[in-house]
Amino acid sequence: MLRLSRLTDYAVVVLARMGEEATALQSAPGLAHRTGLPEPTVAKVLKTLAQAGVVEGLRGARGGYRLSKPLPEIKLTEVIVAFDGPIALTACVDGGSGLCESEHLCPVRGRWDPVNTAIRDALEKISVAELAGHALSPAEADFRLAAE
Amino acid sequence: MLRLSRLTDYAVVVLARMGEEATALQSAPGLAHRTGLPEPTVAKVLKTLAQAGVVEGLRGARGGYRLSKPLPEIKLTEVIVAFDGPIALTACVDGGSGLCESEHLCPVRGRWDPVNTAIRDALEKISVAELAGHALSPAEADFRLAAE
DNA sequence: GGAAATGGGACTGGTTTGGTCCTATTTAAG
DNA sequence: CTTAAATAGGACCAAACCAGTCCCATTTCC
Repeated sequence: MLRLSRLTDYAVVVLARMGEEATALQSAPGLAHRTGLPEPTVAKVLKTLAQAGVVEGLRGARGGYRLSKPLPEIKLTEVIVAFDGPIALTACVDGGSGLCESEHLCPVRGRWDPVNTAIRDALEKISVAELAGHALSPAEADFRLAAE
Repeated sequence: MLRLSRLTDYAVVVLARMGEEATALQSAPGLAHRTGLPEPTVAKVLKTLAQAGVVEGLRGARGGYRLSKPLPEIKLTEVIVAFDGPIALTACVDGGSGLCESEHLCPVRGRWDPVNTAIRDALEKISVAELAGHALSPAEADFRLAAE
């Protein structure tokens, strides 16, 4: 279905929430509570985002996570790549050869590259802030907390 | 990995091969042999393509398939949609509501739409012919047959 | 030293997908 | 009129993939 992993979706939610107070240090449990997402999942998401350098993790008691750059500067591709791997339609990844067993049989080898770059370009222009949009309004936040 | 189904890949291969003789009626077994792909798989691919209206299937002995329009006019999106379903990143499909259990909890609901349209636009501009490219050259065809 | 947090994996249940096969239906040829 | 060859449409099963959970090591503040 050309779908990206659900974790990517969660990541955007979490990042949007972090963007409300970009400078503050926020803990995984805290973010879990405020987003309404299960705590272990949020923890996993943040760990991955930290590895990707999208957020910065500080250890120890009173530790937490912080955006490593403002929300509008975080490109959607960064998040997608972190969870779904390199953006490449089809199993034969990019120029990597040797993996495909029937390499010499495959007449379209490498031909997907223009498609991939087209998609990459399209996603490159979108920032996480654009996906967050009005979802950050306090009104919705209250609504969501009340629903618990 | 943001990958599309392998059948989509096969479909492009088969279509490229059909494009060589766009007017001729070609049988599934014949195409299987000429592409080097397993026959049942090719059959399945062609059935799906026929349902999508990309190819036209004629029944009976001496039946077969034929492109319903020239290769350059077949948009890549048509093929992708046929196998992978509507192009929509994320599980929450488009505007369809009611499916997501925590709908009222999800702060990014619907916000993926701009992303989806961006991708759709990018793919809309690419035809199957562009993916086929030079793969149709007789030289490669011979090479492939020789490898069997 | 203890509590609270991140960091990094390991493991597992459920879902999805590929690939195969079987059975109807259609149509040309003998 | 019978037979063969092809499409049409599903059913089915094994394998791969993913999400979600949990566990343990490490770090840091009180």
